[in-house]
Amino acid sequence: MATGRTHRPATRSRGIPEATVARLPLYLRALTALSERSVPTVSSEELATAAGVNSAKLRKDFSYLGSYGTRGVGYDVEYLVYQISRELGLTQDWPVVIVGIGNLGAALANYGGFASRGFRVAALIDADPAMAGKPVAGLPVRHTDELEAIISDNGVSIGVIATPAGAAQQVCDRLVAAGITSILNFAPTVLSVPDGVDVRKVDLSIELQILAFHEQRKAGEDAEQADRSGPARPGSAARPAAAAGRDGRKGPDGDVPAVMPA
Amino acid sequence: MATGRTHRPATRSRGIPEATVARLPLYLRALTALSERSVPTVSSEELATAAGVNSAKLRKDFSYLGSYGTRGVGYDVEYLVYQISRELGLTQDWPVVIVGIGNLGAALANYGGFASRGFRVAALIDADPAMAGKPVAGLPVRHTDELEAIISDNGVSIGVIATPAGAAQQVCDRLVAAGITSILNFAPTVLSVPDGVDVRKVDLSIELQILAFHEQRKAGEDAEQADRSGPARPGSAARPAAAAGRDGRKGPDGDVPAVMPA
DNA sequence: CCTTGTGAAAGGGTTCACAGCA
DNA sequence: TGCTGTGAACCCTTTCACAAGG
Repeated sequence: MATGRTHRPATRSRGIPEATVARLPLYLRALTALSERSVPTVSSEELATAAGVNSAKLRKDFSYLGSYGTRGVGYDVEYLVYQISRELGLTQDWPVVIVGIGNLGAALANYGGFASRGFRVAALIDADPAMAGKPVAGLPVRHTDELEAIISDNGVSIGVIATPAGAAQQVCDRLVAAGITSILNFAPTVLSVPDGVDVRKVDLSIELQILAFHEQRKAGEDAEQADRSGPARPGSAARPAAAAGRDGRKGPDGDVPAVMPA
Repeated sequence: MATGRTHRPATRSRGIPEATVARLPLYLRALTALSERSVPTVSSEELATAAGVNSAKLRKDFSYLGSYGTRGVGYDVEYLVYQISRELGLTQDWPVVIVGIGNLGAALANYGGFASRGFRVAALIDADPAMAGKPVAGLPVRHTDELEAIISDNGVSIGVIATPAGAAQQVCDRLVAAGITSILNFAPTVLSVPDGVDVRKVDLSIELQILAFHEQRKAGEDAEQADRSGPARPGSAARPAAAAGRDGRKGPDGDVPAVMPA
């Protein structure tokens, strides 16, 4: 990743594939529900259904953790809950700070599932002096000035950014400088961070746009709206926008050749 | 998918790969920023940096849309903005409903980026009669009873679920029955929907758990905490939890053989 | 017999590296 | 000359299908 060369194994975490890691929380949630209903064992088929995946994938996923099932029987619920929790690092608790206590930040602070498993909101931080001291979700909002102190005092390593886009990179830099190594970013910006810092992004508008794409596909297979004279092609002055037309690959429309009335 | 057989091409959307679709909004955002600064053209390298991807990936992505660049020069910003917007279906506007106006729902309703590009909040819906009529983000909250009417009257096809987990599937069913075909789900539940309905999930606690996993990896490479006597293995009564031990695959711990003091 | 665990095959996605073109 | 567009190689993920084992 650093050098781009191919001869160092790189990312040889020799561990669990990323795709599997991303599903473990899903399994854990389903298992927790079973545990609460005192169900002792589940088959891969049942658990997979509950988690919304298929059973082959689930079994393959679990095979990376070890052999925790019993052939002919299934998986012991309690045992698996524990093993997955441990694998995910949820047997210890993780203090997190939320920076940016606007509508979203407040909602996150109030979100129950937050505290559920191993996570504890150590502090809420906002740049607005008027917010300082105001209680949100039972915690007094602290001012940004205190950010570094809060992080080192509480040994926080996970930060949540819920600021406006414009402030996100700044906040991110300060978090990282203060020792944060994992960031969950709700601001619609690409954050740049040094190696060794993980960033995950939650972006409402991106999700909606992806849905819109598929929605359009469903609705528009035939009733495809034509170009509606968008911006013209660059280069040669007033060349009709359609110039792109046939270029070896399919046009921008799925089936129909591009029409694009200039 | 239906039959499991291999001889029907299936999912031959012949269109843009899903991974590419998921990145188009990123490119669009970066391009919009450039557009606002009146930058006329960008190279794949510059744009890729702004979007947080590498340039080869970006070029490949764009190649699925058509040949919209100019060799030796780069891409025309305005033109690309338009083409990507159109591809994503953002040239039309999409009315959306938000169901569940708690902390999160209200935050979503207030979220600016929501309305930014093609999306319009058609209604806020909540099951609590006490909420009905109360204005949130400038819109009066409507009661769940009106859900079907709101959706059909406004031709809504995208719904956002921000209810508690327990209510999500019910709400989902009603949305789907009312004609919704795309759902953005913020509730921590697996929704089951009929074919033809798209669901995307945004799950705070899953994201945090993934971060915790990596965080643990960073910190714990050596200071690995041992088993701490979790639930015992099932089956044979009090068999030490370590029984899993060596089973062909690596143990649950990264490097060290499983110790697991019973 | 039933269900796990897993090689092997198939399918996508990413990266490389360079031909093609302005 | 410089940057795009893209085949080909590579790598990661999913799925298949069956051997292994309680």
